[in-house]
Amino acid sequence: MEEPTPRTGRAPTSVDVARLAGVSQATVSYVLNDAPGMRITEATRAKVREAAASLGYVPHASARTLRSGRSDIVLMPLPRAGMGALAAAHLDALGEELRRLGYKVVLYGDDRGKGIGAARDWAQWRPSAILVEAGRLTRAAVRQLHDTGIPTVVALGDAPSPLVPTFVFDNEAIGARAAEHLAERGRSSIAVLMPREKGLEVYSRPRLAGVSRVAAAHGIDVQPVDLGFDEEEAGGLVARWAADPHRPDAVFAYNDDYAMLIMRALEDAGLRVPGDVAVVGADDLPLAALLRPRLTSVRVMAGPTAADVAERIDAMVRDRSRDPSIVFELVRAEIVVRESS
Amino acid sequence: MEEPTPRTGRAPTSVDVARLAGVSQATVSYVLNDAPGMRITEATRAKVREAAASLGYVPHASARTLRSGRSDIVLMPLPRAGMGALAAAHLDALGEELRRLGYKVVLYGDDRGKGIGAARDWAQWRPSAILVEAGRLTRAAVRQLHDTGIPTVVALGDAPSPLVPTFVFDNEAIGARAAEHLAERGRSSIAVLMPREKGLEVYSRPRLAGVSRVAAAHGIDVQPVDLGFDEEEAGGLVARWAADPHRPDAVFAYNDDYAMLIMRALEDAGLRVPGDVAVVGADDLPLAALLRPRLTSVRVMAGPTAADVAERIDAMVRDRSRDPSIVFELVRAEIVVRESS
DNA sequence: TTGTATGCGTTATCAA
DNA sequence: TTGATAACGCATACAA
Repeated sequence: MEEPTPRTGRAPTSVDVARLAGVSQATVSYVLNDAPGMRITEATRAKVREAAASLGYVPHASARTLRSGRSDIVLMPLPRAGMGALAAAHLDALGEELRRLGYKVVLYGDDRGKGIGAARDWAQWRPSAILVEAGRLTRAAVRQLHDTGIPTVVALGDAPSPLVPTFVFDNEAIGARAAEHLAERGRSSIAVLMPREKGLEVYSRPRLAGVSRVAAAHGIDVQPVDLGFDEEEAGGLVARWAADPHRPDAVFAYNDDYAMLIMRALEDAGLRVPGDVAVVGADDLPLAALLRPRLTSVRVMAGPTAADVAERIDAMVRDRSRDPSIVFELVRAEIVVRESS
Repeated sequence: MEEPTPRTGRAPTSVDVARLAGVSQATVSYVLNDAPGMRITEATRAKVREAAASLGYVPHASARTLRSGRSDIVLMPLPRAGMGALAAAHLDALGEELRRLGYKVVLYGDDRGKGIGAARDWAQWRPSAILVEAGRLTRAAVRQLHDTGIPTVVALGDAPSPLVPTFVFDNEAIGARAAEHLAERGRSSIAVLMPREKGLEVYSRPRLAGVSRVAAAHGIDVQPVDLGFDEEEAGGLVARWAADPHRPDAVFAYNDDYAMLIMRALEDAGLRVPGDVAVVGADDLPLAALLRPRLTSVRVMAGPTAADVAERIDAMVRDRSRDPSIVFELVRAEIVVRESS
């Protein structure tokens, strides 16, 4: 089979298509974009489409953006790691919906910097919207983005941002649910595991805050404990507890992985779960039910559907609303009680 | 504090900067890009920089791309989910290195389609390079990309692609290592768990192939077993095994999560691990060592560093080499023996 | 040492 | 119903 058209070495443009189809370049643009209000014969349309296909013509996104003034990009400069499986699935679904609405979803791999430097980096794309962790947005960064004509900036965070509309992913509530549960069970001293892996503070700090808030209301003692994901270290920690008459009688383990680590250590040290120490995890991973005793966990449920969120973003882009008082709860946390607490 | 400059409502351009600095637009470009061979006084440079800063000027990436003919984008249309934690960390590191070399890393969220449709979708960005799963590249897709002037297309896959240079992530070897180990231990019948979650076949099929290849050489029986991540279902499977005199005496569990699932089921059914049934996982997750008995797992080690890989990509972009015979081993698999086999 | 002028590929306005 | 033509914002060869 012959190649339908010669390979030029450079990407074909709409001018090439026009030449091949025997029409003007403008006509090509009309046809391929289904420009409304244009009366173009079906014969011409067919010629153009055929020419485009045979040349393998693909419009140049940069040229289109430059001319039209809109990129239709939704930029999500989010780290790939560290966010739970559930959140990742959420974002995948959200991307799917945004695509359906005609946006181009770009998960921008950046240096995880914050403030004005990061903002400049993002602004060069002239995206229609940016979704970013609240912590990376400073006042100057937001100003930069708005001044660069980016209509919509949305923060993802634990609490409403004073700067821009926020989608709240309530980590504080996760800790709070755990503490409420432990308070109900009459526990009086909660150890809160704080993973040492970098990048997780964004999640662990608000979870701790949630525990502390609820515990304070119940007169319960709270002690944060730094911990790496390491069997030795967990063993050391638990050994100290075993020898300590004032040891905590409950652990909120940040997530289910750390819960597994600490439960194993407790077991090895001869401490009973939940008899001596109750354990609560978070994320309700499949493995939670596989542990023995089965792990009590704080499950994070999707609130609005991805389609709802996408629609919301679309609306904000359309009317360029940047009202910081707009807040959207993304999830709700609820406790799944099993045998470990 | 006053705003240093009025907000125009539209993004400032290099012309705006030039006007404010009292120089020509070209000079702005020279200064901000440190154009070589230009002799511009330090005073002028300072004026330009100051004007740019006060306006919050950010170059328009699309305009720059259009004019210069190069986007410096490395497009990675990779799914966020499904790839092990290790692979994700690898890719993060690779992105970091590419950024250091001046590329803009775009993790493009697409519809996970393949072939010519996906290729057109990617080509609109005119990236300098594309990294994509081998399975998504058809001959037509590669032709489309090359014809659109995209110099470098690299496949990620289990085996070298006949179409483009390939970075090999050897899942086949993972299965092979597991089977070799089980053969050495004298096992005669291996069940291979095949997760039913969609998107994982890309990894599970080559792993099965690796097991099969090695097993065949040793006269060992292999039976693939479809399994969802579900305690009930695993229980049913194991119950059948318990009643079956010809049950497998070994399981390769796809990964450590499934290994945990099956180990729990085996234990509940009164089958001994590894006495009755040996279990081998993969990925060597931290939890592998936390299980009892401790889980034997196939660990995937980084071969070349991220910097090596990035440099390799950079070189390919520079000399526009598209030789499919270029193959780069990304990882090597090795077995970590513990008590479960 | 700096400014002028041109064109990248596209969309969109206006004539024809 | 279609075709010239003018921007969009920037980089760069060339002129001054």
